[in-house]
Amino acid sequence: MSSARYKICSMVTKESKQRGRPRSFDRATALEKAILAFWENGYEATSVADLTRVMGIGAPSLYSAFGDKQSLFEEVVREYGVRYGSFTDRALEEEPTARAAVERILREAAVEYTDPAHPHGCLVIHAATNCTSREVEESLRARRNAWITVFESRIRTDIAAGELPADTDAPALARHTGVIIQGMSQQARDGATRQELEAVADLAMAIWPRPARTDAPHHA
Amino acid sequence: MSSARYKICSMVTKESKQRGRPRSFDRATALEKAILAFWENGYEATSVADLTRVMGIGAPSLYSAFGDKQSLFEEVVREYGVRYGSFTDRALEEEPTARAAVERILREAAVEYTDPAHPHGCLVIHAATNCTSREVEESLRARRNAWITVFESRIRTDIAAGELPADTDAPALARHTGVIIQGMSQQARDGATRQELEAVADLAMAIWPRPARTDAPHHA
DNA sequence: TGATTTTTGTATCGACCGCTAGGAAATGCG
DNA sequence: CGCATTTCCTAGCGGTCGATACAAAAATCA
Repeated sequence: MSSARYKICSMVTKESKQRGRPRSFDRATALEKAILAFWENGYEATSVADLTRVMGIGAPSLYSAFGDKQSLFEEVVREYGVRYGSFTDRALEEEPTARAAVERILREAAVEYTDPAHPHGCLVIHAATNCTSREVEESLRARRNAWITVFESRIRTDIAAGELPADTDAPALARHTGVIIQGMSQQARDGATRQELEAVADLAMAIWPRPARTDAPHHA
Repeated sequence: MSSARYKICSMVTKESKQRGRPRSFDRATALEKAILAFWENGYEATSVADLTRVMGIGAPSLYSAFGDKQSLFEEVVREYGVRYGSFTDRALEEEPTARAAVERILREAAVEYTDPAHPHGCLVIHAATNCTSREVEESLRARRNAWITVFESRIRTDIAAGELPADTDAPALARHTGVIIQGMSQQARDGATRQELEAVADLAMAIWPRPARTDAPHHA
């Protein structure tokens, strides 16, 4: 409690000199190790003993620096989103149409979810299924459902702009996108290769309707 | 050990009269309760104490009748396949084409996965993710991957019969089907309704190629 | 240097995990 | 009725879970 308050204070005021014994480990590095552990094995199957081992610190150091296991996991999820899950946000921001954004998301997911440099699949999709802690399970569920909502609103924008036919079923198309992403993630965990998932992504994009108007600026 | 051997003997020889104290619970009913518990919470998150509570029996009775937790789970998975997962096999047997079979599977999955009479989603897909026991995790993974193989061979059969174009990408189409099923299952767990999943199923079927020949008997 | 502050390692804590020993209870057999 | 057999209930096993008390260690401040 008090240590956390001090930490926030030091972060805000940017004191370069602390009073007591300096920390013997790099917090960001330890957090990254925790990300990989939770990503690989999920929230419950990763014990505090597992965490202290892979993070290279003792249990008291872990609790002092990150709070309890659940708050560490919450920070892991946030940092995972920044380091590994931001490709969806980037695609939605940078691509001109919902279709182009989803196509890019699916193709990048095929690469990300099978990257040998880290555990396969998506942490948000898999790390808190079958969880004794309903709170943790629900927090990731909320993130997944938020995806669907974002997809749907992006599709609606394109419908309004004439980029998609007026009779496009936005909720169904958005949910279909979520289904593909989550299914691809599990397939990646089950051993599917990048090429296999890319083929699925290509197939899945075939359901997207053609643009309603031919003068759309991005389809010259 | 010895009790298990006796049990097999009695099952084989169909002795109607046992020597000792009769069992005070119905084994099939207790197994059904275990199915629901594992289905709802997964393998690891369902403790033996949870099982004894919902099955209404003591721990020694559980171990005597079903062996240890893992062997109970294996029996649960088998029985689940018979009672709740056989709609895929039926569709593959009864429908004349791969396309018709998959369409039926997806539509029935939308109903099954959201049935309020039991936990949502598919036990095989969710009950052993993030599992400390690699053996249990791997056994369900093998079942999931077996689906893909079955789909692929069924699609190849249709290609050979001219029911699907010769250039149909059977592996991709099979994997896409698996992705849809597994994604639908997670969406069901995340709260998607039957109607929403049916809309996704309809959308997903749009990628299937038209038959290569027009004299196919089932497309009159 | 001595006082203060923070982190560190050790050594646990109570709770729960899967699992089982041991004896009482309930049946068929003689 | 004994007697053998099987199941049931109580209690508890060793182990691991998440989390912490405590004091030595390592830094700054006066």
